Amino acid sequence: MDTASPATSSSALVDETAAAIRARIMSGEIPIGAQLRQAELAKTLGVSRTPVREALRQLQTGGLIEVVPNRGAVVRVPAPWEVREAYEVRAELEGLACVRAVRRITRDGLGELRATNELLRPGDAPPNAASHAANDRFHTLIHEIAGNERLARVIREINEAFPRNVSALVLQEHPRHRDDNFAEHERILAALQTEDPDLVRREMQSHVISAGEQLARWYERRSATVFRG
Amino acid sequence: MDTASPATSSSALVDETAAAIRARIMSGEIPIGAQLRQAELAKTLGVSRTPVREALRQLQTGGLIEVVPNRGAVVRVPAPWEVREAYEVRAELEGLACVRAVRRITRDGLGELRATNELLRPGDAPPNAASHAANDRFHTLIHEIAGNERLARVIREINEAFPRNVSALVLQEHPRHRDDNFAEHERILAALQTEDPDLVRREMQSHVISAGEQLARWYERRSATVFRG
DNA sequence: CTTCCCAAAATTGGATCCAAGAAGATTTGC
DNA sequence: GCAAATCTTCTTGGATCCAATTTTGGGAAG
Repeated sequence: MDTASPATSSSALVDETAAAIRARIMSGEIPIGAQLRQAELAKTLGVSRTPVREALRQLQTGGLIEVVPNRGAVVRVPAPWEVREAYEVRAELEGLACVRAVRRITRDGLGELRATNELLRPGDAPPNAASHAANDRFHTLIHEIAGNERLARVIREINEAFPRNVSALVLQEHPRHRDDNFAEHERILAALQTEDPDLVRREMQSHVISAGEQLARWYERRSATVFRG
Repeated sequence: MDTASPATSSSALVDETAAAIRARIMSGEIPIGAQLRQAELAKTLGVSRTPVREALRQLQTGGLIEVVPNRGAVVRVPAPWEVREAYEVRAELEGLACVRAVRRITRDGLGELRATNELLRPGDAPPNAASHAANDRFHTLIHEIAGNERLARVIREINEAFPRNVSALVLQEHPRHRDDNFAEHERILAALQTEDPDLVRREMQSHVISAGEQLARWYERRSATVFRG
């Protein structure tokens, strides 16, 4: 899609390696706090240590992993307050995206948003990979409509800074969270239709804050249980 | 200052190398659009190509340079619309920082802000390195008062994404810009004293937008003259 | 004179090598 | 028997090596 996009392409192998490692962290295959040994990753991914090292450097810049000088890389263990900080920022940015989207959205765009959220309607089927993708899609659609690449990029970077993101968790934990998520999306859709920028902003902000709060609570529970097995 | 900060320390050499390259780009010693040859950088900085490559990878992730697969790295040439996009995002974030700062600022903090801006008062002396530092300090002080590390980090990343930033330019171009910059800071200080969050937010947002507009215009003029210069 | 093609030089990218540092095990001293 | 020091092993970090791709310069053909 992007012809003149500011996306820096870099080397194919390094990017693939970074994406592979990130995917394994995001999926939980590599757990939070785990050590990332370069030789092991290189062997698993079928490359040498060089691209692995550069990939780790990329992930480190994004904040997903932490590299201590002579002791290697570990998957970062975010503190709940870090999640709340990040999601306060994200809420502000998603709010801005909504304000921009109100001015730019078309009938087709609104329809696509509605269709996407229908995939999240509770009761149909248990959450699966498709619903996670739909949840992501709902937000990225708004970012596309907002038409500010930097804005979309910053939000994506915040989302990718934590080894578990909202889409992967909120839909699985409590069924209640799933219902809330759907309902909040519906409120955003309704607000978009009123074309009231402030209303859309508030709806989106409260949605993001509550999602972030759930993610922060998940980390709190995790840190409480990780010591007793 | 940061003891438990989420700053990933990484390797010393690579970080120093990245900082050195970034400094040379920011200062203009390495011009916009210039090729960055690994061997040359390695020789200049007195290290081997390995840390240079990892440093370039870091800078690439930040968006300051662009790496095309088998053709090396160049200092990115930002389009004016990219600057405007980024500064719309930055304005929103600096606005959020102000809203948070209003609730948290102390008498001492306000005094430090005032003192910092006094260094920018026009008429005293021509802009120098100290005034650039003071301009940066005025904003980072607010970020510190705001007390959200992620917020400060995202703003810093946006600021470092362009090979020329506002502090380095606005103070040097037109004397009028310098006056405006000082006056806008004074308005922000006054707004902070009123403790009206919305007012402070508006003042800061319009300040950042106008600064970004000046930066964008600088890039426009640059792209207009680069072909006949 | 321009354009296309081919070859040589230069540069990047991946792999390997070696040193330096840290963690862990073993041994030694008390 | 316990603690401290040392030695071994493992892992990272930097340097070097080699292959692959790009670029550039020269030459030949149109």
